[in-house]
Amino acid sequence: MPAPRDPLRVDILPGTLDLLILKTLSVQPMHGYGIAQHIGRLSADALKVEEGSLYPALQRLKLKGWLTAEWRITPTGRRARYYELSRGGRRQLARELSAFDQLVAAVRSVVRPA
Amino acid sequence: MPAPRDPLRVDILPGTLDLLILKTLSVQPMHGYGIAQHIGRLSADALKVEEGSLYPALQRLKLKGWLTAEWRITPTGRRARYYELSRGGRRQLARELSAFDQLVAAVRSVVRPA
DNA sequence: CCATATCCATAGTCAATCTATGTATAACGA
DNA sequence: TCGTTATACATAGATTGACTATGGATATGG
Repeated sequence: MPAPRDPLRVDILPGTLDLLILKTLSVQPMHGYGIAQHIGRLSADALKVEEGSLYPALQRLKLKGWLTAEWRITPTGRRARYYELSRGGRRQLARELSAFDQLVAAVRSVVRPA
Repeated sequence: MPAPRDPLRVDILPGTLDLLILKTLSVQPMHGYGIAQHIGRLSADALKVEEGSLYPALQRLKLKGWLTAEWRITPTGRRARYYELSRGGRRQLARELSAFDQLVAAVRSVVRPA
């Protein structure tokens, strides 16, 4: 049987995946695999984006009009789906970033009161 | 029909409810309603703990052995269920607090890179 | 007497994330 | 040449967490 899962061992902070993706794409258009790599690298592997979370999230964001997608060829000659932040996506990124900061500040005010 | 829910308008940062409860009970034993008030007050009403989230969470935490419960009478003469942090709950609080800080730092390293 | 605040709790729903699985190709080492 | 690893996309299914909605009960203040 599989070992029981440590309830603390989460891959990402729930509710922040969209923010992480939008921010990553604000650097430059990227394909899914590259987005996951970028997030892992910048966070020193503290954050691991699972494929089963990533691709559905990309669909969601695309449906909301926050990013566009097109098939391209990578520098290494592979076919990959490149995602690009839309104008609305940029606004959404700003909103989510600000909301995240406020929520973190709120949690801190409870768990680390002055 | 009900207005569509703004995806940003969350009541709490998902995944932090247990932490908020454990921290609140580390101050002193408290009943459910008091816990919700405490979290709301300390966060200047930025965090709102819904009853439908709170009471199931208290059951969960009790099941894990992180807190104990007993019926008592409040100072105003009401009957209420008081929750008290156990020794294991105190350890769990420390773990969750540290995990939360690490996750927030990781997210920040992506969304606000140096 | 009626509204509001205090208190508990559950049922049902929804959304987000995870696990597991499938496909396919390229590169590399044994 | 063959197996493994890395690159790349995607979905199905399960699980979990948090929400809405609802129910009850008692106290207080207008």
